[in-house]
Amino acid sequence: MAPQTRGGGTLFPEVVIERDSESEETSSSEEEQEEHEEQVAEEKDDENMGAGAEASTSTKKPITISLKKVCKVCKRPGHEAGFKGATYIDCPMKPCFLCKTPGHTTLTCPHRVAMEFGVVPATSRGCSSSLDYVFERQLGCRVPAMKTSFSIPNQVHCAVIRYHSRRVTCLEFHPTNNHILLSGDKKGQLGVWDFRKVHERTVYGNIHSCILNNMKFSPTNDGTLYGASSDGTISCTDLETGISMSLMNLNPSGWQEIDIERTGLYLLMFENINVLYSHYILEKGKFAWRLSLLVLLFQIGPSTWRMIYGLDVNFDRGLLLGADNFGFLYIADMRSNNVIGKPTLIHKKGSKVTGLHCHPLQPDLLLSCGNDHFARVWDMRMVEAKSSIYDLSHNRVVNSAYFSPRSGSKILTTSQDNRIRVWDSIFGNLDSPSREIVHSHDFNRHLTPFRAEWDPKDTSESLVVVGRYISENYDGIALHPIDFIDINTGQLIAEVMDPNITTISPVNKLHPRDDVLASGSSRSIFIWRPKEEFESKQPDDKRKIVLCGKNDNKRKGKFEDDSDDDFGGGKHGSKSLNAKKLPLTSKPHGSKRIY
DNA sequence: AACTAATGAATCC
DNA sequence: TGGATTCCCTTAGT
Repeated sequence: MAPQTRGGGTLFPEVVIERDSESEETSSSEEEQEEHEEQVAEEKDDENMGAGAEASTSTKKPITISLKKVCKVCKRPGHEAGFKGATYIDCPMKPCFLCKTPGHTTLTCPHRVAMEFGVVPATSRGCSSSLDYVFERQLGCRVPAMKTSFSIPNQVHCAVIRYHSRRVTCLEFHPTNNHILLSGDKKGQLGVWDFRKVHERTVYGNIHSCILNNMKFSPTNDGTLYGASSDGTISCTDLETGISMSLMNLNPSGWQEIDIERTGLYLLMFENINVLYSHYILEKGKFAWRLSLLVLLFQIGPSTWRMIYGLDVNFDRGLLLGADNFGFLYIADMRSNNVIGKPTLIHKKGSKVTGLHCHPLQPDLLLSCGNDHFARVWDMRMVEAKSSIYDLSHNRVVNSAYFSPRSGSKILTTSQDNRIRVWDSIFGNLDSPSREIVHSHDFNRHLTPFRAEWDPKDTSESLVVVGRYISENYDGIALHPIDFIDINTGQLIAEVMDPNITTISPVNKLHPRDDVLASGSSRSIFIWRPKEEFESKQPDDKRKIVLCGKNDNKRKGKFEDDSDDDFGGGKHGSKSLNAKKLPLTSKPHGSKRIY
């Protein structure tokens, strides 16, 4: 049959359809058929299948439509990245997702076997090769504790599933009341929870209008909590009443209002937007005006709005410190609540300061970290731009930097290059880290940034807790453990997980006095205790897991205190939701990857 | 079951 | 320097 073509049959570019010929799942007969088809070039008008020979003589460049299965990461055929069951198979074309060096994948990464600094082979684990160890781990499902000297909270004691309506961003234990946990979320809401009374849940929704980045208790008043938010304010909240005042506001013209200094610019842009949307305006009227305004707020606004991330209190000097997303440090006097002096540029201009920490013993020392890949040590007596005492260099953004809790002689940093670093000012110097521990805590825009934190109870200042990003296949379930690491050896002391928690837990806080771990995973909060303690003290008490939210009250969509966007302000006071008791084993938190 | 949205940093030019 | 583009193991929704 002669090919039916347009324009004489020679001008139109041919279309090559590539099909998958290497699928290992398909049977051999299917494979042959597909391979046969692969050879066939079709014309765009394709009424026929036999034009291959003729079309291949065309001088036009062929348009190739590939139906081959390709890797979703590198878009190349022959392999596929993604979950196979509960095990994630990496794209071999990319550097290792764990240690970021090319040539291998996470499955065979030496750091997956031994987290110690340098590539220490896994001989200490009784395996001859890393593959052996991975194999052992897949079968054995648990890594035995390396030491028994630490009491690790490894069993879920109680929890509220969907405590928050957005993901948890920070946690803080009450300084004197052992059973009160404070939690902040991406919406700016503040949770106050006595985890002895699992069913009672208090959430303050009117303090901040978006992300609560950090919390800090007043050193002089246990009932007062400071909060730093991306709405550009530092709040001071009375926990009993929920009444809050703003100590610092970097967006005095309002979170959702136009900056007066830039009114001209905005008006100009507003004009343009009006032109763009004039068609809409004519047709849809009011709706389009709202749309224009939304464009203004979300595209223009956030580039000028200031957000506060870092927060700490300098007790000796009576100062409250905050730092914003443009690299500036702000200082307020806690007695007068007045901002002192001018903002100081402490990180690269325009880059976010992700954290602040005051030295536990020396009031003159301040530690900061930021998106400019540095953690910096400052002398509070003389803080001005480029006057840092030490600059701790990292390869990527530094999520957090903390002085060790007792002596303050060590600094623990978490960087997005998948490394936890320890900088020792006594046994080393701050020019280079005394230890680097490869650990999976990558950046993911949908996750709260991971922050490795010291155990405040550990007098040796060696135990650190941090959530893990990559999953491990535990009995057919992909779980993301919470890791306990001994920073002196670099060894994994314990990995804590529960088959019912399939979501990642980036936010973790160890109790200042008790063997208790609080973790925030997605919108839920979990309280962990050591298994032995749990069994001896409360043999009859079942684990209390409470479910909140949509499924509970048959609500459609979101919480009743939800607004449609994350930037909208809550206008509600405290609330205590009725919650349903849920046996832990009935339903996992997070629903995927159970095979 | 198969989609989608939310949304932060790096990279490129 | 800034805008467009991309991105890898998300999660909870429709």
